[in-house]
Amino acid sequence: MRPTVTDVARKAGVSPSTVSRALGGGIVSETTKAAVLAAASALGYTPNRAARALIGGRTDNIGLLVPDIANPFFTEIVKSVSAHVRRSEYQLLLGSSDEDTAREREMAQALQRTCDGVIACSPRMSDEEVCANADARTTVIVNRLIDGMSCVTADPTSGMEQAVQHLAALGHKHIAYVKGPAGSWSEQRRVEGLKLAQQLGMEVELIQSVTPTYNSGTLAADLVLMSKASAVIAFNDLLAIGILNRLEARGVDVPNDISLIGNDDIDMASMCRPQLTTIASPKEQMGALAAELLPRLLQSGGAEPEQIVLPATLVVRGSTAVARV
Amino acid sequence: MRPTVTDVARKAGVSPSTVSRALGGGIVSETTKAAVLAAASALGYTPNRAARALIGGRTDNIGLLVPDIANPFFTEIVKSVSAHVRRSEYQLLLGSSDEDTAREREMAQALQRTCDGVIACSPRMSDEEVCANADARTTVIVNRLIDGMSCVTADPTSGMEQAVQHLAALGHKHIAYVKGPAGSWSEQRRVEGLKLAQQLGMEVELIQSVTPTYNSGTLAADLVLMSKASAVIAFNDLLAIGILNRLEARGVDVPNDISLIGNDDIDMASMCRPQLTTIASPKEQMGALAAELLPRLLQSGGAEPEQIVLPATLVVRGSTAVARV
DNA sequence: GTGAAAGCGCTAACAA
DNA sequence: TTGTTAGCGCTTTCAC
Repeated sequence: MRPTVTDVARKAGVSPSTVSRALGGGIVSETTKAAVLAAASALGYTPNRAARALIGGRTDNIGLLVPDIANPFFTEIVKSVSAHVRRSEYQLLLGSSDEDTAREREMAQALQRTCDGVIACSPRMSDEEVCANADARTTVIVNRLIDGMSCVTADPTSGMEQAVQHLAALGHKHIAYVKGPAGSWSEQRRVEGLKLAQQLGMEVELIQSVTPTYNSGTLAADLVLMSKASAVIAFNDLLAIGILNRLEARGVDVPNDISLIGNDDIDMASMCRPQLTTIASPKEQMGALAAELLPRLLQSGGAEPEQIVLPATLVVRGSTAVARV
Repeated sequence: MRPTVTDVARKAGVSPSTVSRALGGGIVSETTKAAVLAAASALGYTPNRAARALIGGRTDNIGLLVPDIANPFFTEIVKSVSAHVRRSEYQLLLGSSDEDTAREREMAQALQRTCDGVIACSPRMSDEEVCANADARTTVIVNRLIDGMSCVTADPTSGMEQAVQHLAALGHKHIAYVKGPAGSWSEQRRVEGLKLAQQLGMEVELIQSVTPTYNSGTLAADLVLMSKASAVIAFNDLLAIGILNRLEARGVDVPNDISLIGNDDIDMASMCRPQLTTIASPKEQMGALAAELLPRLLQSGGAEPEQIVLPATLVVRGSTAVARV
């Protein structure tokens, strides 16, 4: 049986409440505090989280909700959050909704119930749904901006504009964009960034994708070829790599025949050949900031939502080249 | 304030314990049960997990411990476990030890404390340490076999033997093996499988790697070249892809100059060119089985540890070819 | 500065 | 079949 406060109290010759105070930063004399600490560590005492949780607030859990844990973009955020959480008293509850909005809603509520706070990553729900299903005082949104909520995100529009400008500078006149999930905020902001292409007099073609995955990319590649675009931007790197491989399989050379730009800069983007030109999101930093912001938010009782927008930066590698004349 | 059993009881006109029984599968009359259920759903009642946990056993949490969440091999297992857990009453606590044995030990203990059971994936600790830090009655080990504990794993030795045989059939006489983490059970079992190569009269070279990652692979590639081996097997696909890219960068053609075999069959293995010949582990299935086995183990009070060994299968793709004469 | 007592929400004895 | 009672481990009044 695990030792309890009572055990520690007996061993230290004090009452349970004194133990609680000694361990929890209450007002205790130095001598008794030392005695309690000694007794606690002698017994190998660790507080029972359930009992703590029952009393009032804290469960000391934080929830992390992502659309797809197997998507490297989210995996890297999970890794970063997890590394930061580990250094605190919190434990991490993971929820992966598999890109299913209904499931996302359920999981958001479930996590909310069991956790002090939750970090919701790229929620696919609409703004209204997010607001309805997430308490602004206890949740931090990552990779999306919603009024009145704490958010950490990169700026997708600016990233896209950098990509468009890069392609324009290379002489491309006709580009295609392979779209991401409809409910995705980044998706909407990226499409926004495409307006620059129109302003620059480029022709822009929108191509649907089923899911933001490698397989979807291989499908999209054929649509890209049909479009006669000389350059493609994809919603994310996974799609881009799918496109890349299918294009090469059809004998189309990247970047000489078609230029290709991804989004996110996942590890894989620099592991493929040609290496992928991509719009890098500071995933590590987003995870870290979210993990720091959440406790601050909880501390303040959710009083002041903060919004942090980080820059996205185009990383030019081997998949983009001058357009053919 | 969230509704409690008392609220539901009042609304249904019964006592709290009746509510508890009605909701928890106790003996209740049909009529009162219906009344309680109606009251509960009218109030939007959900049980307080902390209170339940406090009473006795269940926290309804299960813990999942992996060495590195960003390693696609583990990510896919996490995804599979997560999908299965979602359908149960359990919630998933994630711990990633970043390949650090001390951290792994701590996290194993922490998860044990907060969870009904834990799934420990490829623990890097020694057998003795695992036994010391994990309760056999509440933990399932994945990707490793330990006496007296519940385990789900693929057979690394047989996989390696298939790879060796494949290379032998292609006429390779001198092969290199790029090693994985020293504490890894799979690593030890894979080295075991290499004995077959010696029996077949092949020369075998062992090459150290720092971590089982892409970067380590690029380092290892140069050592491979130094070794004069005509074929390489790597501890995992990540290493293999690192090796692949570095070899190509040095003007060495895979598979014509050097054949290359990975391990795990992560998604990336079929996204690179040439596609990677690799020893596939049934990751999805391992996660699923572990997620099914754990509740069964807990149910039985940890009475009967089960051990499940799944076959690993060599998937021949484009990175292996006939040895040059 | 410290102890005694109450109670968080729930379930498991024990009565009825 | 149902209600009453007690208690899980902890913190937090309230006395002292």
